[in-house]
Amino acid sequence: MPELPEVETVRRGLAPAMEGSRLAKVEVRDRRLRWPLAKDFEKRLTGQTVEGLGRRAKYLLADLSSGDVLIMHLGMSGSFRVGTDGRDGQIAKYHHETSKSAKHDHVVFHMSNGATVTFNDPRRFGSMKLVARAKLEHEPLLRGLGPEPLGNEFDAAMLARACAGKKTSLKAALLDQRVVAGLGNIYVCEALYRARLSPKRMASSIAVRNGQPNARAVALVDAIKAVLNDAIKAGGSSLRDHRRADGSLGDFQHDFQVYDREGAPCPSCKGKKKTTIKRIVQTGRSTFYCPKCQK
DNA sequence: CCGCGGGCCTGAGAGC
DNA sequence: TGCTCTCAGGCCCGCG
Repeated sequence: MPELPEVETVRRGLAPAMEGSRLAKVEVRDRRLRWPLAKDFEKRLTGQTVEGLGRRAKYLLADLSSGDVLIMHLGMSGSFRVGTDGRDGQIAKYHHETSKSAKHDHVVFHMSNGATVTFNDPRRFGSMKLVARAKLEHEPLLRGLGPEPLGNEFDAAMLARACAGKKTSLKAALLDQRVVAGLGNIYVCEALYRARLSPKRMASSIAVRNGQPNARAVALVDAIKAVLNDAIKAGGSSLRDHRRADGSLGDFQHDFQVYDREGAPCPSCKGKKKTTIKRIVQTGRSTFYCPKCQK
């Protein structure tokens, strides 16, 4: 599921259930996530208050009263669900879905406010890791990440600088979390379409010239911010796995202009000869784009 | 250091 | 209906 808008949607859904509440009980049903959960995982979490639930790129970061930070990643198929201990609560509403997926419920947080927060991940590419807050800046998972695309510091000059000298396509550069952190295949395709830039263009072609970012870099940054904000407003994109914390679907997949639309007419090509969306493979990933609009 | 391809997993959907 | 094959939103690692 999860790129930045989906993770942010999950964060907003989980925050009311977790922030300010204690982890009364931590239940691990399967330790085999991306990396096996540490042996002291439950012990280190139990009794701690979640002081805040944040996000960095595609990672959720729960700040704990112990001074630890719980780092969580949804991988490809991870989701969280908020329910209520002892009663059906919101789960009953989505009973047919929850009963089907229950076998991949790997971790359950029982909060002191009565909420349960359940991590489900069929493919187990997701991960959880506890690190001391004081050591967070040295954490390998986070250390190499580029700027937050929705932050003020992420602008055309910064993107242009990061792309300068890159010996790869613009598509691959935007998927590189060191260049900008949080984009995945969907939003890279959609942002390039909005910016009318070809995914095949060399990344370095949006670089700084004479100390100024070129117009392409400006358009691309605008497009990235806009598509991410639109997607967050829609609760993310649900193709297969993404669910909001209350079990409901995101809506942004209905607003895709190019992603997963191979053969469909390009939404901006006007006139009798509508170009169709093309699918190509770049560095092993599908790219969807309009060869006429995107140069 | 960089860029690329393989691998990790399960499930959904297509084709036969 | 069921089998087999391909593909999927991510990221780490080893290779050249």
